[in-house]
Amino acid sequence: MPYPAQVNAETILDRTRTLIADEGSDGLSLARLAEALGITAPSLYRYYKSKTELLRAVHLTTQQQLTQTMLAARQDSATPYERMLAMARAYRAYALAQPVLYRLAFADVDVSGDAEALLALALPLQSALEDYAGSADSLAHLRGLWALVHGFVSLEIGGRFQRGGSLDADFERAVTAYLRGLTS
Amino acid sequence: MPYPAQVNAETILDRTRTLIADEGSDGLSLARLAEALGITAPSLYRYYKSKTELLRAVHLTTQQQLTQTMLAARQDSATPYERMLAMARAYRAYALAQPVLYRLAFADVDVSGDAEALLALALPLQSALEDYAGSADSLAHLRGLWALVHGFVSLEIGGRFQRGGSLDADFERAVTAYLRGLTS
DNA sequence: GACGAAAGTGAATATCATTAGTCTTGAAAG
DNA sequence: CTTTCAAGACTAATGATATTCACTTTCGTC
Repeated sequence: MPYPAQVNAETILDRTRTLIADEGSDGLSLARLAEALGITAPSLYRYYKSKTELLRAVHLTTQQQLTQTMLAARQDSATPYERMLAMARAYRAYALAQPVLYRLAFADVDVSGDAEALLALALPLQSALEDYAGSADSLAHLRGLWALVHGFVSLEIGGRFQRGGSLDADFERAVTAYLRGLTS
Repeated sequence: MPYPAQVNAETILDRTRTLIADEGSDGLSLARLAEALGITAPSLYRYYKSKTELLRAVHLTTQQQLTQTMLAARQDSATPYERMLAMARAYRAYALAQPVLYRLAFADVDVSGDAEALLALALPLQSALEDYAGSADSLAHLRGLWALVHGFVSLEIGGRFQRGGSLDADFERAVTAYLRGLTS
């Protein structure tokens, strides 16, 4: 059956993502991934030169989807403030919808972030921040907001907020408090 | 030589921590850990019933050290504001001093946070926040501050702040902005 | 001086990522 | 219609891994 390829880099990537999302990050073995694709493990190396490189592609896709989600969310926002809030909410919503993939994309050690994808993720937020609080120090403002949002969903996903209450409300409060603090 | 134990739970834990801190999180294999201790891998199972449980102990120790560092830092602070700032700085300083251990303690999937240790970590911060911004909503305030600090060091350690500038200054700015926002 | 439990070992298993070599397919060339 | 050939896949093997099991060694206690 070989010559008409049974598989390609994209189908492998997709299957990897669903496997990781479903069975957790450790659940991914090349043997099981290959089996799910109807091939054997060594065949994967024709498309990705190592498991690390495959995971790199997975994380890159996660970052891109996250960016797209944020961009889509800011469309129908009038003020810069509303735009930032909408993007922050979308960021969190995506992370909560894909907790394993999000966590891995930002926690994996051997895969440092792709510079270009990080920029694409950051620039929309930074732009809205400039409209809101001026362009001076906008990189610092961005880092603070990003840290707040990432930290919140990261702790939330990791089960570190164990004392009840509405995390939705607390997230809202934290983001608005930070934004308020930028202009006072 | 056996009967006078060559090793105990604590020495294993210590060696594990230094090995992880030195050689990275993936570098830890039970065989190499055992070799560093002068024993063989199966012997480790007399003290920890699995690698996961050993790592759990490692992460617990990390959280406790982090807590101690914060507690020590708040001593010589006059105002609640200064106390919070001192603790936030100490938190970041510890995380930057032990990046691998910190990252693992909060990123590891199979080990959700120990409830008691998390409380011990959070309560000092929450207490200072109550003195600063009132006891109403202090849990929400705490979550925001913790998210901001954890998110910042997490992104910083992960190499996600790639665009230069002073991260020290940006951290300071972010924390103070958030604290300002809580009271306005 | 024998006993027994604690501490450690060696050998074995199953799983994993990865490599090397080999077979199979089917499109293109003659 | 046959030959060629390279892409795509497979089998087999390697070394590392966590973990289990049965065995041996040690030394305090009766």
